[in-house]
Amino acid sequence: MNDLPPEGATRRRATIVTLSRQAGVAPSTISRALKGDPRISAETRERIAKLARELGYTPNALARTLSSGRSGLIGLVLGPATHPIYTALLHEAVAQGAERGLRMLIIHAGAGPIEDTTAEVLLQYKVDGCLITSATLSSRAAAVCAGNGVPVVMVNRVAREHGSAVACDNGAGGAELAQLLLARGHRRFATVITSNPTSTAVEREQGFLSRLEQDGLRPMLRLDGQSTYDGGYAAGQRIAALPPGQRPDAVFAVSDIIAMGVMDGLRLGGLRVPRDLSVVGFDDIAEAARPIYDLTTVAQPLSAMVRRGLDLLAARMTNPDLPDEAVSLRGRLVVRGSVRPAADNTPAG
Amino acid sequence: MNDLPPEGATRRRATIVTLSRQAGVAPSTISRALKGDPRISAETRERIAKLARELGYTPNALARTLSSGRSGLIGLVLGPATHPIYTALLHEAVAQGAERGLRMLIIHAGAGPIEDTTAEVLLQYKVDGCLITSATLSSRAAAVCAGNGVPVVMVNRVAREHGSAVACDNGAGGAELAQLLLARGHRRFATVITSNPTSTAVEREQGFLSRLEQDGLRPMLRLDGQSTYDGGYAAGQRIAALPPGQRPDAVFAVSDIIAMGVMDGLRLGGLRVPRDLSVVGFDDIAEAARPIYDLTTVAQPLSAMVRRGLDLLAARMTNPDLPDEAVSLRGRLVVRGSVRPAADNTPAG
DNA sequence: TTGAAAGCGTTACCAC
DNA sequence: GTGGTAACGCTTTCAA
Repeated sequence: MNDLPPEGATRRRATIVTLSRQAGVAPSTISRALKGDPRISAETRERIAKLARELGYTPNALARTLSSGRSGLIGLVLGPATHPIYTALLHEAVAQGAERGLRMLIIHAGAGPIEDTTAEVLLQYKVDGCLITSATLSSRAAAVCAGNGVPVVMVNRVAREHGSAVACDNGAGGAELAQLLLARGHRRFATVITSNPTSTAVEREQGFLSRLEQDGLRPMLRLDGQSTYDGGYAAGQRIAALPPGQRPDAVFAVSDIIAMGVMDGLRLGGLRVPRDLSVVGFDDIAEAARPIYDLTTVAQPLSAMVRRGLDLLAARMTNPDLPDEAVSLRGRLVVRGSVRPAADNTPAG
Repeated sequence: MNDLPPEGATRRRATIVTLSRQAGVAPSTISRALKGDPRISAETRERIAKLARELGYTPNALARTLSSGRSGLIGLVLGPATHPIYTALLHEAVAQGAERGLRMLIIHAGAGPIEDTTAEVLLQYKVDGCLITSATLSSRAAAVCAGNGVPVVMVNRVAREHGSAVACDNGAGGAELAQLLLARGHRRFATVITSNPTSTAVEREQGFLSRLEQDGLRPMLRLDGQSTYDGGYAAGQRIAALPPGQRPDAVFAVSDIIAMGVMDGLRLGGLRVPRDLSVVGFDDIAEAARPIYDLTTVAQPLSAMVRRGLDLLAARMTNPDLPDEAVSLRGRLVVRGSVRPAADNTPAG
């Protein structure tokens, strides 16, 4: 008989039904008024908005999902903590997502492979889309998404099998770095790459090599930096241990984090940068700008990459039939002190 | 008339109802069977599990939340990207949460204050609890949680007004570092603190100071390191610029990231660590172990901290009436090369 | 051991 | 402009 909760009942959160009863209108009207449906008269809208404020009404995003099919959740797959770029991407994604009313649900963070139960989460929580920043481990997540109509965008990676992607023009960046080193008079090159071949690293190296080839040059040394500081450090040490005659005079590391390790390995090996060798990296992570590194690098347009990534995702949430798309954004050469000045090569006068 | 979806219809995800029809049992039976309710006969359970696998059934976590009230979501509030400790905490929380079937919904990441609309997300997505790792900005989120019966745990912070907390014993750690420096013969101390006083930093400094006081000593210098590498770097530069007579011989930075900046500031200012000065930090972030820093520090038991934090949260999800609780975990002194050896002080023989 | 049915809070479709 | 009312997918009494 009595549908209204008794006065003395435990205070529960206000719902749309609570509001509708208090306001004496239908639940549907509340729903419309609250989301600014133009069909509702300005007067009732005001009245309802006021009531909602008074009762401290908060919409239940989960219930909304159930009925509308849209969760406002983006699944985020992050790479390992050892690489600062993923932290930067996370922060960008959270901030930019919030602006669009999208929340980031962390599906995976770390170096290990994605477990099957983890990939399931994508479906269980009905994410509207998935942002993947780490290709090595992503195949599983990407496959799950693709197999279930969840749009996927890879940021900082080329899409391997399915999904859209937005990445920096890694090839062009690598070439620019080669160009710079050549202009500064370098001829003896080492590259520090990563053995588990991400699309990113491969493209950067290729770009670098092909520019060298234009001048008929090729690196004298190729070391594995493993995409970590420690890997770079080991490479730096090995280079420092070479007899001066066999030593390169410029090192290209496929990412800043490797380059930082290289520089420190060289330093602790007794060499000075750029006096003895020039070093360049790729990414322009915040740490690269520290005076102690002052690293010459190519800046990835991280903010723009995330923006375009969310654009692609948003478009595919609205229209799932859009074809996969690959976006390439140009990086920006950032010349700093880790490369010897041109003057070294062409003595004054 | 025809309740069954037409054969040719677009293939939709299997739901409990799909299964129930196919298996010829009630939806409730499916629900029970799938979660291993002992009342269901082993045989039907098997049969249903098999069917679920065949149809690729995935439970809808959101619908479950609606009816059970439990979302399996933990709201995560992260500090700024400039401090690696937050990245480490994120990775711990994601990994350990997954083990318990909890997913991390990022509420906020960064240095700025939490916006009101962001805090609302906690309620909209019906998070089961909230893990806060950054006190400066947390007040808002903590207040929203407390006001709505959502359990909160601060990790790496002392709870200011409401909520439980688990932190490292910062005071004891600070004292241990002072003890070490004194034992190594240091008497002229500088501290590099942070001007926006987090509980963490304050406790560390206090612990350090009180140990010095036991020996009737006090620091000759106190600089602001702002909790960033750059802040530490500036402090290091200032110290390096001092005339040798006014220079401290040991620096205590309230966090590793500051200490790293200090060391680089000193180095680029022409001083050597530990020859000219000893430097100690706090946290034992991964970077502190790099040979180039080889930083003496106190290791926060991050993994244990997150574990206890999730314990506290889990307990309060089950029983919301549990009182707030504060847990303090002892840190571990990690002696490395950034402090001069004892021999310096007591020449051999 | 299983079934039936009432929610959970919201949206969307169809009336009026 | 509004109201009514079925979904959405699951859990959970209460019955049988």
